[in-house]
Amino acid sequence: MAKKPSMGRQKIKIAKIEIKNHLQVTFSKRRSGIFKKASELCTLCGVEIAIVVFSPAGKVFSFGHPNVEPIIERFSSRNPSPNPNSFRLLEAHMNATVCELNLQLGHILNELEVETKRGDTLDHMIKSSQSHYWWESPVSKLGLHELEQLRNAMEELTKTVTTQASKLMSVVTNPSSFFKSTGAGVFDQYESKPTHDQVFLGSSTAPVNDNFGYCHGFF
Amino acid sequence: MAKKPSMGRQKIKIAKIEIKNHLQVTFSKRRSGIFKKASELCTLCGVEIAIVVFSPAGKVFSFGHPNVEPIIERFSSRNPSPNPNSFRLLEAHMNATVCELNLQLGHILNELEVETKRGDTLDHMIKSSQSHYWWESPVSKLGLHELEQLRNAMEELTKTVTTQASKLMSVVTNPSSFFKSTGAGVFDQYESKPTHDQVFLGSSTAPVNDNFGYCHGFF
DNA sequence: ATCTATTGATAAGA
DNA sequence: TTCTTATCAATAGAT
Repeated sequence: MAKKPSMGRQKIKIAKIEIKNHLQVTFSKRRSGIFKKASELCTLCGVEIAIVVFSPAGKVFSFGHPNVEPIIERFSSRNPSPNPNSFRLLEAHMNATVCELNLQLGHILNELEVETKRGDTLDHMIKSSQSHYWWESPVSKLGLHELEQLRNAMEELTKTVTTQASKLMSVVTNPSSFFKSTGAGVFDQYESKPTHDQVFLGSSTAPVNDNFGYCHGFF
Repeated sequence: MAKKPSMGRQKIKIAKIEIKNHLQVTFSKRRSGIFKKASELCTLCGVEIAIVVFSPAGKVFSFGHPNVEPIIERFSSRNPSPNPNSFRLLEAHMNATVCELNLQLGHILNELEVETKRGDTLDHMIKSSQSHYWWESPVSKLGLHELEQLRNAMEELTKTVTTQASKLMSVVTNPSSFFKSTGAGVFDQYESKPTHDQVFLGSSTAPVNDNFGYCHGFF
């Protein structure tokens, strides 16, 4: 039998499809196609993406990796025209604080290490004094000096840790306090990106393409 | 003329691209491709669509017809969320964490107070020993005991502070860690039954790399 | 939903 | 980044 070759794919004009049934089919197919491409983009490039589609019938379809909501929340938070979302700012401030905290933490841990070593010295003193009467132990003036140093170091440590602790407390319990203190908000920096992405848009229809590229403060 | 045949397009595996430069090119191309398809879908089917992409480099790109914001706003309000707002969840986690941190912080401060007192005792010992030869000072067995306690307490303090510090750091640097996802793309479909759209996701694609950057490199 | 002929997208390479 | 080319992948139209 002579097989009837299909017309195969035909070129179509990018214009509103008027035949409802046809439109529905095309919508279905192309929506799937876009979602598939989105998931491939995620896998290939390790990006996060959210897509929301309102069909003419009023249905909503969405795709998101890893999830729609957090992504669009993040997006909205960055473009807080009317109501600035404080959470985003908070995050930025916390991250800025992290740098400082890390430095101070390093200092504390350093001091602790020093103190631990002194503690070991002390330990040796104690051990050796255990095998003799203490007044017979070979503790010299140096021992006294060590003790003084230990005391001073501990006082220093106490002050540092206390200060640090209260700082941490204030960050954790009252984050808004950081909004007043340091006025330097280096995060959430926008970098306008006039892109050529609009090229294909300008051709037939005039959908708006707001394409923002900017520096994410976390990376 | 010997024509130079290019390899042309080659089939690729859908898995994370490791060569950074290559990844960047692919990201650019495919992002454009998706945006183009989205705009075609808009024109062909008269739908509204919003796409938000966070690149691994930390930039954000978006496409929307007619505009991104109204669409995602509509989406958000329409879905008071399957799980009540991610932000509330995050807030809850942070609050829970705050409680714990406060307790532990209190504990640390307590220990510090104890240590400070011990330090004072030590101080007195030293002072009194300064007016005599140390072996004539009224240091008793208790003094030795104090020293041992001091050393032990300090070791304990070191451990506690270190543990506490790393915990705090993980909370501060990566609050989003509360939203660990499965790593697979997710379709959220409302007012519509599940379709085979997910097939390409579940089928054969390589495991998705979930290591999408949050705050790496602070330490 | 499935099937193909075609168009459209894009991986490599320059 | 942009262009070319050879292929691969998406899909229009028909079943």
